[in-house]
Amino acid sequence: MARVTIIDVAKRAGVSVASTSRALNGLVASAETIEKVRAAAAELGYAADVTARSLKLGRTQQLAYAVADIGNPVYVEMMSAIERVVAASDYRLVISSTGDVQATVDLVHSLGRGFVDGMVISPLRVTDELVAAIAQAPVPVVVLGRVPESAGVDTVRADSGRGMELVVDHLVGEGRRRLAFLNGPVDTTPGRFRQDGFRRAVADAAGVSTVEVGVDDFTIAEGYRGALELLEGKVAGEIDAIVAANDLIGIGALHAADDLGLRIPEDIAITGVDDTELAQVSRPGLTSVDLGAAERGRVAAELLIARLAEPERPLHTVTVAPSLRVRGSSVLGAIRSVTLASEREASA
Amino acid sequence: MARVTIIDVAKRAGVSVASTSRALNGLVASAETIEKVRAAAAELGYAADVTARSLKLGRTQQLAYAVADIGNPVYVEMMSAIERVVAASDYRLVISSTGDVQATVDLVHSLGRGFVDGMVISPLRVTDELVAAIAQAPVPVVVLGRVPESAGVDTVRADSGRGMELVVDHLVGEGRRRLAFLNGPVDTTPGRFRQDGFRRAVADAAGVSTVEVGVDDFTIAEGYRGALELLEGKVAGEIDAIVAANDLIGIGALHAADDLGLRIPEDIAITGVDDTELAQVSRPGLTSVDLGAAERGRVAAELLIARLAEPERPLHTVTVAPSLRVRGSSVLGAIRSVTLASEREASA
DNA sequence: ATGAAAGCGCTAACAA
DNA sequence: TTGTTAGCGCTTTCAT
Repeated sequence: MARVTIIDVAKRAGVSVASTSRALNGLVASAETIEKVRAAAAELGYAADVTARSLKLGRTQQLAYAVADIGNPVYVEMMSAIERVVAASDYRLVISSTGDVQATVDLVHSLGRGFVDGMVISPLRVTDELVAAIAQAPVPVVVLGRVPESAGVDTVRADSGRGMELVVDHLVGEGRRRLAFLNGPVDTTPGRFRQDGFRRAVADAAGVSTVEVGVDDFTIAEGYRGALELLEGKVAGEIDAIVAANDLIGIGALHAADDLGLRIPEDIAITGVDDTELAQVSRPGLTSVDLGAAERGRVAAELLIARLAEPERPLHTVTVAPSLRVRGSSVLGAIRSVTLASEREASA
Repeated sequence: MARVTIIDVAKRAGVSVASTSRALNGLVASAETIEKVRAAAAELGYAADVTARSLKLGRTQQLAYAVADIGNPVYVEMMSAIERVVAASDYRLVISSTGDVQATVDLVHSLGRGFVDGMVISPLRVTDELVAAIAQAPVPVVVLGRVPESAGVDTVRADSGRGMELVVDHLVGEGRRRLAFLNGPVDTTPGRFRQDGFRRAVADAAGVSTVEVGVDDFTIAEGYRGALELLEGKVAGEIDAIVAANDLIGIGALHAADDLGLRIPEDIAITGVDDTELAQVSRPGLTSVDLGAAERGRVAAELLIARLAEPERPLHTVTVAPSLRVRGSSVLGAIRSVTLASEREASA
């Protein structure tokens, strides 16, 4: 627990601190010096103080991923993708869980410089304050999601519009005509864009009636509650499909329908968004549109690292294409009893 | 993006850097100085460099939680609990995902000093090297799990023995006599202790025969694979219960059994460990033993903060008691169609 | 190849 | 109340 500094190592090795530093960092030094320093460092259990090193170097070799909702598997998926990219670079990744907007603002603004060399953020809500913080962030920021161009940062986004279109077209193609959109909070980025996408998609479909219900969170519990409201309320029996804004809500809806004795998909079809593992493993499997979370994470990390290498490179905005995974919650008999392994193959 | 230092702020405000620092940190300063400094800092968009601050202070005000397997919801649950405690303190929490043992060793050893003031680690595998690293960690470490006493650190552990006993007793009480234990890798801490627990528990039960199968990971896919092996292999038809080592494996087993046309729980009962949300939302619900993940996380964070406040306090080892949640995967009709909300009430 | 010394940005004595 | 200054541990010129 006692802190041993480079001075201790230098003394022990009988050389100067400069030589010690050089030996430790693989710079010019005689074999003899390197040997002595290595030995001394090992004996003392020396580990360089990353704070001092960062201060001197002006960089931390550390990147952050700020997640708003770590309880949602889709963010874990993104995180893993980011991590793979970062691990292959010379940076380390730290995860910062930022429940509310304020936490994200604080992170971007006050923690930027010195804490990390750059960060990827996937904010749930985008306030003016957040945009301002991003615009004057002391380190490069890559945003996973939508942010005004004035923020002036690299951005990776999903194509929610096309995604919702895929879902709606699929349901309509299966003969569904009365769709309920079960959304999360509409003041969030996903909530807003998925709603817009849904509306545009149904506007293009003839003879389709819709109803919309919003719940307070993108969670299973809220999805359950919202679906119950829908299925027991005045539209009960009048809808033949529930389009959930994400998989968590979709799973909740699945259970609500099941608990009410409705047959899925005969009585009601249910779909989700994100194609998380939850959608794959629910019974019936939840039809879901993959918005390319892993791909988005990967690209975001690459954009960040590229900008760190070349700060003045032009801004990039990458949009990742969605794809639909049809399962038993929307189509009778659809790969209902397929194994995880073969589902994976099928998606390749 | 241009870095503005405290010197810039001092110049702008027309006072010394010392006064600037004091004004910014709420120490003695005249109202007038505070006002000038505030204004200057705001105009320049100044944010203190945490690296320099940490170097000077000798601490980072930052804690780390090192997770081995962030894909497992139980660790997310622990993380949330840790975060709640940390958020209420003056520290910040950073998450570090450490896939393999080496990453954990590196984190504990070389990153300790300067990176964070202390860390909570939940290693999946405990090697001699890790124990050595923990023992000479430059900052306080709290281990979630089992570690030799020689590591000399505060520890929070689950009572796997009692947990497995609860599961086995329940199954035997329901008339099950031929139990299969579907374990994860036995070279991991959970793998080993849950196996030990299972063996001790069945040793106490009369007339019970057992079989054990180990899979390569604590994942749904591996659980599915292992269960298939079990249910299609030579013990097929000879077992009436699968005791999975965690919920992920249990969910995989649930689906494997379902895909083979077995009725759950009539033909086969299935149980998990950890009582994650997955167990609550699967159909049928997965009977699972809650090893107190949230509680363990909470206690670990509190132990760490307490040690930071009082470095010489005696070592603590806290064991959290398990409890069983019975669901439809092991008992016919058990709260099968209960809602999430009422399940929560029931667990209170 | 090596050592002396400057200095990264900040805070805390210490003096005034 | 304020300013001057030392110094946290490290890396990196600049001499030698």
